[in-house]
Amino acid sequence: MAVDQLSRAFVALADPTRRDIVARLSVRDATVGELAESYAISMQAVSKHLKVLEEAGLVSRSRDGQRRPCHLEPQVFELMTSWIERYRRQAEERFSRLDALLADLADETAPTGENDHDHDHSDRDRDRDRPQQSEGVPS
Amino acid sequence: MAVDQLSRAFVALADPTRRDIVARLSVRDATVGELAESYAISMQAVSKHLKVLEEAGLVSRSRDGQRRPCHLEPQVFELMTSWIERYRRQAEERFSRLDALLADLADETAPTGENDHDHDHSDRDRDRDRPQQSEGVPS
DNA sequence: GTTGTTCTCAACCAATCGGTTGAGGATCGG
DNA sequence: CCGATCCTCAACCGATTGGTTGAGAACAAC
Repeated sequence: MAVDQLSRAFVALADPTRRDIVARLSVRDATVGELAESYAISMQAVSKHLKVLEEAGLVSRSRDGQRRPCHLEPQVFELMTSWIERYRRQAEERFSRLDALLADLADETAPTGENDHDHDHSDRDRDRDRPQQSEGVPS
Repeated sequence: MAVDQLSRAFVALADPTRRDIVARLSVRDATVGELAESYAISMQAVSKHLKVLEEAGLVSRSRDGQRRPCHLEPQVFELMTSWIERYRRQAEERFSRLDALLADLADETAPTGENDHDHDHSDRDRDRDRPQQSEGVPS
């Protein structure tokens, strides 16, 4: 319960059935029963899956009589892509500029006076979930 | 082990420690020991996390003496965003054109002859992991 | 009302997960 | 060679996960 939204979202999409439900809901809203027909599992199991998706903020449910139509919510998807893209971009940057590595090597063998390989640790911003020494170990 | 890459990737990023490792590796490559210093868990635990990230294809490891420097691999990140973005886009489309819903309602009350609410099921492309009746239920 | 449909809750189960400790492989540096 | 360092493997543990079945809440329809 003390788990952040990003974790919940990734957990939710880690299951193939749940991803498939997302795929279906992207086409049209659907009720629990409608969804359950497509899978070889019980409706209760589908209901559980939907609960996971809902608590992750990926899906919302309204009321229509005794039906509970499910609807896809785009916002958290955006949150996920922005997280992923941030680090993908950085990784690709570092990849394309491996000349920097060369420069670092040169620096190591012939220090030109300005050793700039101790500053890069700055924009880490790991304070989102921070499984650190001090507070990590949730157990 | 019969689990697809997308599942492995989402599972890998579902853990806060693993996401933090990704954040760190996006700045610079690091060895297991270096990473382990930052967390309140044993090096063995960090090693396990790295194994998960590696098997998801998010991280690769090279050799340098007895060190195992870890490196971020952008490709699978791209795979993830393209999956997410696909459905986010579709959800947002449906959101912005809820006039279609209105049309569907009108169709229901006054069928104009062409009932076009049975065709949209076409671009589902659920054949990626397909937890279906026939083959679902992996257990 | 009663009956039927849709869905959720609760208890249970096997399997997996994130962590631990202990042992040991591989490599560097004397 | 020997010891130290870096890392992985193996066994174990408690908590969580994805599924089940059974009971029942909530509403529709008769």
